[in-house]
Amino acid sequence: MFSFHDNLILMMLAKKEMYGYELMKSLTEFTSGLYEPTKSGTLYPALKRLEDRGLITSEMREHEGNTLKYYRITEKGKNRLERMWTMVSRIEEFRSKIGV
Amino acid sequence: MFSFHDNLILMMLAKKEMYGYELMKSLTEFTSGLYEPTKSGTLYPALKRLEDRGLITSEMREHEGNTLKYYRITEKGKNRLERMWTMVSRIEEFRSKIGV
DNA sequence: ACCTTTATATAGGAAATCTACATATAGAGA
DNA sequence: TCTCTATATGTAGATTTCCTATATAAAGGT
Repeated sequence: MFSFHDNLILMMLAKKEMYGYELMKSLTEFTSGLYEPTKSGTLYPALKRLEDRGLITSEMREHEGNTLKYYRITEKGKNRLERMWTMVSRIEEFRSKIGV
Repeated sequence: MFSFHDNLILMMLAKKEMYGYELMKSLTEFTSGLYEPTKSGTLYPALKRLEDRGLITSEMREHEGNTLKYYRITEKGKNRLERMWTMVSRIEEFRSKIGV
């Protein structure tokens, strides 16, 4: 219904384009203290899926001598992300209503 | 890493105890316009999982002549939900930082 | 030389989800 | 009465996603 992990990836890439490993570190930092670190075996297949569906694009680029695979969010990906923002707002609203 | 659907179930039950069908309607209403309605084939196995893990409890009870299965969130379930609140806060904060 | 970190990725098993079906009761309307 | 819809709770099987472990290679530290 709602792949949270995928949405976090889109969220990170909405801030700036990143290469896989950089993204993995960012996700791990973001969820620290709450969830397990993001593993490569989860991330790379997810990136492939998101690219296949047109939510992100990738491009090989040189950076300080290394050839890295940079990922960027697409317009379609931004639209998808909009749904998460709305969802998150609804959750916050619900929470304040029930007062927990 | 993070079953969003499960967390929504816990959230709903944090407001008040409900029986399965009632919960299904509540979830569908909550996600309306954003995600597909919650189906029974998704919900009931999820409830079973959550109960097996001690995040919710269930009890058969009479209500206007019908025997319904009421679900209630446990303390363990509330703790799990706390993690989602924190996560949601982090997301909101992240969003306002990047200004989208 | 050896170890750790960086960097990307696959294989296989486990878990969750989705689609479809099964069953039963209650109520509304023709 | 018969039929249809809504209520109510589930299971079976296929698909999708996730987790664990492993593979590869380059770079940097000690």
